[in-house]
Amino acid sequence: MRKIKAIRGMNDILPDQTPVWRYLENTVKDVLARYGYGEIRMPVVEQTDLFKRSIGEVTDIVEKEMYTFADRNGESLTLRPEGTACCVRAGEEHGLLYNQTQRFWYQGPMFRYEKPQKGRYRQFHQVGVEAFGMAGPDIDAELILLSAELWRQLGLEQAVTLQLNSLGSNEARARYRSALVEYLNRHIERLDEDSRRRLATNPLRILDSKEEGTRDLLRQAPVLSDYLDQESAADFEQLCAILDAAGVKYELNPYLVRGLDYYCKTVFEWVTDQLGAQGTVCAGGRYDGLVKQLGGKPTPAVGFAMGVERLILLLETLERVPEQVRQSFDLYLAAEQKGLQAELILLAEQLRRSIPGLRIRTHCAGVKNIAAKARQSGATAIALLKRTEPDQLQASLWYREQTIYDLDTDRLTDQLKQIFTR
RNA sequence: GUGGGCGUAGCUCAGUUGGUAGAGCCCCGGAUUGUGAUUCCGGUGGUCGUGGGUUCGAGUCCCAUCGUCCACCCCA
Repeated sequence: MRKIKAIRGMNDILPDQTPVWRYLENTVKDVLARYGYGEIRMPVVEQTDLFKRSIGEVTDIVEKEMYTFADRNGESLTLRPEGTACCVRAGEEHGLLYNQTQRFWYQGPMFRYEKPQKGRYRQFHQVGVEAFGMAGPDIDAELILLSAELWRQLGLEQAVTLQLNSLGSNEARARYRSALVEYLNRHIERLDEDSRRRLATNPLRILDSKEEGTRDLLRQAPVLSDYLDQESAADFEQLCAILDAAGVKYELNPYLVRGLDYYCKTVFEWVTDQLGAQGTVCAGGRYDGLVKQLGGKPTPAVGFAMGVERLILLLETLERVPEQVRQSFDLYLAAEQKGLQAELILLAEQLRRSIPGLRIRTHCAGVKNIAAKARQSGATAIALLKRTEPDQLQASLWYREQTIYDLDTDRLTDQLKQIFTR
């Protein structure tokens, strides 16, 4: 019989990986708490229209990457390909966005039917941070400062750089868009095949093309910043001033655009050169029009999303995961004779009850290399249990450089209390 | 969706011009050792991704298919 395997692009995260995930998640939670953001949890499935109306009908995500299916009532549902639309829907539905400011964050799996490669999977995880009801560049700055603080906490500040741009208001962007299309149409013979296609679907995307000839052509193209409306330009300047004052470095990248339709004004991206083709580790921007577009009152909003898998890849390749993160228990309690299974379990249980929080793994097997196994486990201390007389148990204890032989179980408990209680 | 690399034991891989499947690690069992160490012996485990074809004979050659990785595309 053919074995059932995981769906392509959807990965199991095994016990040797989960500690790193937890480390990242906890660090994120701590930073977000310090900035006063509240966690929100949304369903993984939404009505298909939510994404069609927010992300944009002609984007790749909506056109060919969504997991869309009919439920038993024939309603079209979709596994969320991103979180912002869901977050807006939830906030709006519960009246949280009406005439007030909100700071939310969420975390969880997203789904896109893409061809998997390094840093890109069909089920992947994002942490999203969104701020509603604030129009000024100060909140844009807060989000960027928050993300910079996170890189500091993770030891990644040297590995990522901030790219910054402003798309301008929707009107300004539309004006620039037609100017760009007009220019590129005049030189269409110099465009590569992909960019010609994008000219019709998503012309701004041509700006970050990797093709040499196209990049060359772009050097003479109209520049986005020349088309900025006055407010966007002023806000952008103010944003840069705040970042300067806070000591956060950035690169102005006039070619930086976003793949989703709802972005306007400030956009930013944290990128790394350590991960191959998928170098964007965190990206976001302002989306002032989205709340209204989804049926709410006009509400300014900014947000960003981080790719959890990419951050973990980055932590691993740069070896920035603290040593103690992988240590999953404090005491390795082993028996060097068979037939001590019950005693071992009971002793471990007794120790757990008398030393709160102590993490114990038990192992009962033949003698062979039990010490090596224990060492490999990274446990702080190792205790080996043996039966000396029919009803007499004795343990040897290793802790750091010292060895204590022939402890009865009471004295073993006392020793462990000394070691592990602070 | 388009390219290219790779599929042999749980893992990392070797396997000569086609001639009956190997190593290391892991795991299990044992010997030695007041022992978080070292050394030694033995054992479990593979329809060589799958299906065809060529051949007396295919892990090896050909075709198809699936999977995987990387890049394009897309994006976090």
